[in-house]
Amino acid sequence: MPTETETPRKGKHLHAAKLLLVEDDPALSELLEYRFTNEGYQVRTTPDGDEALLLATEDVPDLVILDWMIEGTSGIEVCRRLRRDKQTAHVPIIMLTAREAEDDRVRGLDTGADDYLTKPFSPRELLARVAAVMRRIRPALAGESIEVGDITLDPVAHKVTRRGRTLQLGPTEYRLLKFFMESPGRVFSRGQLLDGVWGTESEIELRTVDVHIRRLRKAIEIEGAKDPVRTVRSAGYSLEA
Amino acid sequence: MPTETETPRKGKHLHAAKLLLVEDDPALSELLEYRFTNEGYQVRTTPDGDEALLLATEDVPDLVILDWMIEGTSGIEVCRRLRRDKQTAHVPIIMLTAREAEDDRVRGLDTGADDYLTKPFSPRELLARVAAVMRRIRPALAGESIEVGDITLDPVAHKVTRRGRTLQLGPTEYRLLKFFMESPGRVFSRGQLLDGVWGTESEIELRTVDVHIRRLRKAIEIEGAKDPVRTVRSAGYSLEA
DNA sequence: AACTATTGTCGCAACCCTGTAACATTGGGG
DNA sequence: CCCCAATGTTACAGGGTTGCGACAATAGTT
Repeated sequence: MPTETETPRKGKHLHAAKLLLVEDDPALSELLEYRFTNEGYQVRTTPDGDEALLLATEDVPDLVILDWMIEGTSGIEVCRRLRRDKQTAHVPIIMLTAREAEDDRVRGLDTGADDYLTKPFSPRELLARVAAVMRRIRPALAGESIEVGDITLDPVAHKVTRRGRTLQLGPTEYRLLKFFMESPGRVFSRGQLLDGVWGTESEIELRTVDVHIRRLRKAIEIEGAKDPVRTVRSAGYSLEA
Repeated sequence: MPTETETPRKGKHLHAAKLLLVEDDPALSELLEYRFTNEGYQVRTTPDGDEALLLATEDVPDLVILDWMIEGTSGIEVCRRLRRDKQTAHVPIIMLTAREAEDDRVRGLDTGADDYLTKPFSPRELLARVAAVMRRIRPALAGESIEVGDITLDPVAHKVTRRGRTLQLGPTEYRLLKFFMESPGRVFSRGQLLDGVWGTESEIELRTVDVHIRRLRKAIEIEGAKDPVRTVRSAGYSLEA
């Protein structure tokens, strides 16, 4: 039995929403991790506040689920520090508060939590809240299809259609288009596109973006439809509605 | 070739959904057992917490219905232990709590129950909740056959047909196809497929999925019909509607 | 025990994708 | 109208991903 090759499978879903779960009850955290993973989220879990901060800065999550009562740095402190760090300041936070802790709830929201859930809650309810936040923040991460102009992108089926016709695009073109569609109309510089689509650590020629823009344009080309990709001279590109 | 009679192994290959009902009120348990059996579920009943744990590990059920107030080990303890055991950690649990037992409800959900019902409840309501969980966990367990495109999968008869013709597929191909058919159109990464079809703790080479995809393709191949298995480069596979 | 079905891995070839360079074209300012 | 910078377009080599046949190990059957 070759039980060797340690294939990192958990983080393989590269473009799934990243959750950070800070919860020190093993039973609950395990259950939630299972449920969220099952829903297609990419979850990291820690029972410890300090470690949570580390994980959060190390790889910024899309959403933090934060228990009020945790070991190490307290929930409220974690919340504050997340808000203070520029990197994580904008990351939505859902707080899990103790039963009658009205004060906590208040302070939690004061501290910058986006939403809160009072224990006990049903996992289903938390799932729903998370989905709601995702829908608000970035629709594609919630598994909802995005629509910009006459183009529709279904992230779950990994499919793109334009006026009913299914388009055929390669991996990079797909990611590029999705990135554009998440912020319709917004102009991105080549550098921003490299960061957002290729990843922060890419050592790629800026001009390469041009080529992929070209490929994307060709891929979404349809008889009698205008090219929605706009070139903004000396600034970058954008996707028009 | 056709594996008709399967030895009771993990419960994943059985025909009907297996329920474990832990309830010490004879009248209620008898009623529920009758109703569920009538609905096609395979029910085992015990009034005792310890025995429930035994039964659960002995033959892992698909869903546990757990009364809060039972003899032997208490409901919450049963809940915890089920969660602790890797085998049963992910089995959904529906708790039945007494009316005024708010605290119980609290701890019950803390402990990882998926849902709860407050006594008194109508059997119909419980039926509905169970069905909902089943639909979420594994649609095929709800009993109805699934239909995607021209392929029909009957989980009860353990048979797959395409355009009237019966297909012959091996165990793994069957599970793979069923997994796909439960989420038509959705793209799964190789890792997700391994988790969903092979099980969470399998140490299997990612590329192995390719081979089984190929075997599945070959198995469902029919003259004049297009291959419904779509390859999504650098993302995974999906089953087209 | 012999046999068959099934399964997980490899290796190779085919194919797709990608980054880069090189050249063509465009646009705006003087 | 000319020039230069920015962008469009094409070609291509190299790398990565997938399809597919083969094979050994295992499990189940007769």
